[in-house]
Amino acid sequence: MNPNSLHDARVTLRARFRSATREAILEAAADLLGADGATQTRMEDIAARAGVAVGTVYNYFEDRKALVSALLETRIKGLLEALDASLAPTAKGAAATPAPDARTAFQADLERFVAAFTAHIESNRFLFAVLRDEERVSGVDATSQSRRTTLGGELLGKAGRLMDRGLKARVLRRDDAELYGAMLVGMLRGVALRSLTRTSADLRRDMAAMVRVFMSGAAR
Amino acid sequence: MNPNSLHDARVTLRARFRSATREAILEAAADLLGADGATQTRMEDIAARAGVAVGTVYNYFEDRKALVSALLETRIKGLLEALDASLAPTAKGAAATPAPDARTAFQADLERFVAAFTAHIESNRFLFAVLRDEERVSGVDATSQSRRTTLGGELLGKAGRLMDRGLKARVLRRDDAELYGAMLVGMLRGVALRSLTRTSADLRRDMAAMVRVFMSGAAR
Amino acid sequence: MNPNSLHDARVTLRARFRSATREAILEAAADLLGADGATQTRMEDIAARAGVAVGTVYNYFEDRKALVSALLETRIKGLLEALDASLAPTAKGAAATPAPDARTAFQADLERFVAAFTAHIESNRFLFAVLRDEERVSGVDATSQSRRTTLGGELLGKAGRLMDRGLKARVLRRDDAELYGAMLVGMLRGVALRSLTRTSADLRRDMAAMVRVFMSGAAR
Amino acid sequence: MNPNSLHDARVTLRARFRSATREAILEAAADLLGADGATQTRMEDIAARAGVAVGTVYNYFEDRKALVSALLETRIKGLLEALDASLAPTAKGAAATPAPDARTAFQADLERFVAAFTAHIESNRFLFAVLRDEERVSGVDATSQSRRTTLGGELLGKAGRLMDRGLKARVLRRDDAELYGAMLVGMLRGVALRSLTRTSADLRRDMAAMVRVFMSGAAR
DNA sequence: GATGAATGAGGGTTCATTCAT
DNA sequence: CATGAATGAACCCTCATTCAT
Repeated sequence: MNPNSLHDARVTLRARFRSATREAILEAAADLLGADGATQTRMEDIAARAGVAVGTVYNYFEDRKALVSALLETRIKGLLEALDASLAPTAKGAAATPAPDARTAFQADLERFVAAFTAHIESNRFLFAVLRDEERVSGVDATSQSRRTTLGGELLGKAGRLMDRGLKARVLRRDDAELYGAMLVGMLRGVALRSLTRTSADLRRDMAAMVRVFMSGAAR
Repeated sequence: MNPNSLHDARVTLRARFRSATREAILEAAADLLGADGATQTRMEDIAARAGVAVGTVYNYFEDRKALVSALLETRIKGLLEALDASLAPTAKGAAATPAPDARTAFQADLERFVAAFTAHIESNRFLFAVLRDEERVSGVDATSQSRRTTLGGELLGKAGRLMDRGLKARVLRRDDAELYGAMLVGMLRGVALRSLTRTSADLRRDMAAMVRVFMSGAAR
Repeated sequence: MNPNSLHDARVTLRARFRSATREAILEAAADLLGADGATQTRMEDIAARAGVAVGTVYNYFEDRKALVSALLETRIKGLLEALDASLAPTAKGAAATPAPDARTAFQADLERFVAAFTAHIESNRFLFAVLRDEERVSGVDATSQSRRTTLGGELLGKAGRLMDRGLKARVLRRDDAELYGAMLVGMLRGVALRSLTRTSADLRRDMAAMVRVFMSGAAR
Repeated sequence: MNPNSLHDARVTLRARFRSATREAILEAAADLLGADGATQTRMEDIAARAGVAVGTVYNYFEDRKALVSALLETRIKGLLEALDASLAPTAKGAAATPAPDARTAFQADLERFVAAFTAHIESNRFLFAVLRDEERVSGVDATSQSRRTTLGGELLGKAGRLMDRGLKARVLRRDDAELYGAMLVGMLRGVALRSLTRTSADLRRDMAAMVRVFMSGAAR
């Protein structure tokens, strides 16, 4: 429309391309790190799989550590946001249903939480490796040792919030409440990892079963 | 008193010394691999901590892989044997008690299993790292890809045998029986790892709580 | 007014612009090479300081070596021309003054020489670095090893010509005449470098003092 | 003589060998840095010329910077110590000679200073490159920016001390006394560098001539 | 058998140069 | 012509492994 449009278009195109290349590199890194483990994956391999030269990787990421950090950050951020979303109060849904009893409501929350975890983990086989290797996710800067969080730690936090809700609704037993989070995360991981070795496994069915067991064990 | 006895003694002494050096190296490797992770630990560091020269390490272990394998093998073997022992039918004990009902008996088995796991993990912080990094345990040769087992896989097997017992005794629900093993191992790991971050954690109490939850959830 | 004039004007404008860009790049290179040294200065840095893209630098200079050569050539050429000018017989000046004796005349020549050097070196801090690093100035092609001259070599030549004049005028001692040039250049450099470290230094006064010492030492 | 003698001998041998290897590396570095300049010399080249593998270089020097620093430090230290020694008061010599007049005494000091410089520079062609490139010599740690000294700076200091002596003995003119050091160092360098290009040059004779000129110019 | 200096393949990183837009 | 992302050769450095003492 204006004289700048051409320029804008160019900028946008370039920006998109930059973004695409960056994603391609992250994708390649995710694939290789997931498959071979962090130690066995060379920068050159990542570059090759991304279809770029080594130097290009360094145009997008300061160094190896920065690349791995960025990868973990985006992927984990995605998972954590999905979990947060699954925990968000669904006002309309609550209004639509005729006041379900507390236990049913909590189990619904739990199922959404588990479903969110499952969905993300399925589409990011790379995160399995993270769950396995538990690399560090730096919240801010790589140099500052403070405020370092692990994926496991974050998961525990989210699960803890879910458990708190169950406690307040008097659905969960108060006895060992603060352990429930750790148990849930452990079970999630255990069942998810199991599906890695069994090709025939039905992760969704297994997760449902897990929820049943957890509810029977933890609910009043 | 005869020439042979002297020789034997010498041999024995030497053998003991060899054995001691070997153990020192394994111990050093366990400490460092546990603390810094497998990737960050150099052969020289292991040698230094063991109080020997690098070359000496190579007198006892073919190469780095052999050392790590040996370490995993001994440590994991110890854990697995302890778990097996906890699963062994205790005929006398059964006779001593006035015919406990099946559920009580299974819970006792489960508690012994969990206790065995807990005891081992407590005295081998290194195994935490294995649970974390899940390195491969090569049954035979490092090059042969066949017969590779992971600690997780072995644990699943043991847990599965325990669950089978519960099933046969009609204590566990049949529904999702084959998942129980994965859940138990997951919970074990979750609760154990949690105690790593909380200095005030009482692992034993937490494990007891976990057993309660599991029994409520998985038992009929 | 005819088609050509317009064309000529355009060409001239373009030529000027080209020239300006070229100068900007040389200027940027001079600044950075002078400050950080040749090794630490990247092509990208030079481009950035010149306000152009890297590729543009390569539109004006074949490669890095060509850029540095061109820079040295222009800057050194300027200095050498100034020195030559200072050595040119100033007919009018000679006529104006009432026939000074030979020694006074030579000292005047020397002072002009030193002043020319000082002026140039003051406005081209970059040349300090050249005096320091003594990079090669290739007269023609970088590959041909023949006809390579250094700034130092050129300076020696000019100084030698000045000394020759002093000799012919019987102002200088004949003994070590061919050394005088080297000594003068050495002293020039020594005094100039000294002023780099002392912020309060008065280069002009120091140079005058140097001339006095040189005259006392080298003159009959 | 004692049980330790064997052990001591071994240690000494090893220590000597270590020392020899270290020196070989420094020697190789000196040769190559002197010939090709610091930038063009690769660690691999230095190692090759020293007759060792790259890794070996890193067994003796932390990294490239440390190697260059060590080289400069030893070589420059040698030169500076020689200069200091040439400045040391020669009590006996003074007593032996029949009270020379002050000027003769100072000229003798100056000649010793120049001779010390010349001798060192002749046997360490590498130092020419340092005089040329003026790399930094770190007095203590490479990270601390404070207390960095250059070869030029150190030379100025030594020369200054010599000039002070001449001033106190009332041999030198007071006028521009503090410049004399810079001039002397400049002349030294100028004459030394000149001898690099002229194969037929007689450095010793040139230096003597330089002393004459300096004395005539700077003395009262 | 112990020692630890020497080895060198291999990986991370830089940066002059190219070329499609 | 300007642009600047892509390229990849080349360099610094690490560390598992060897072997002379």
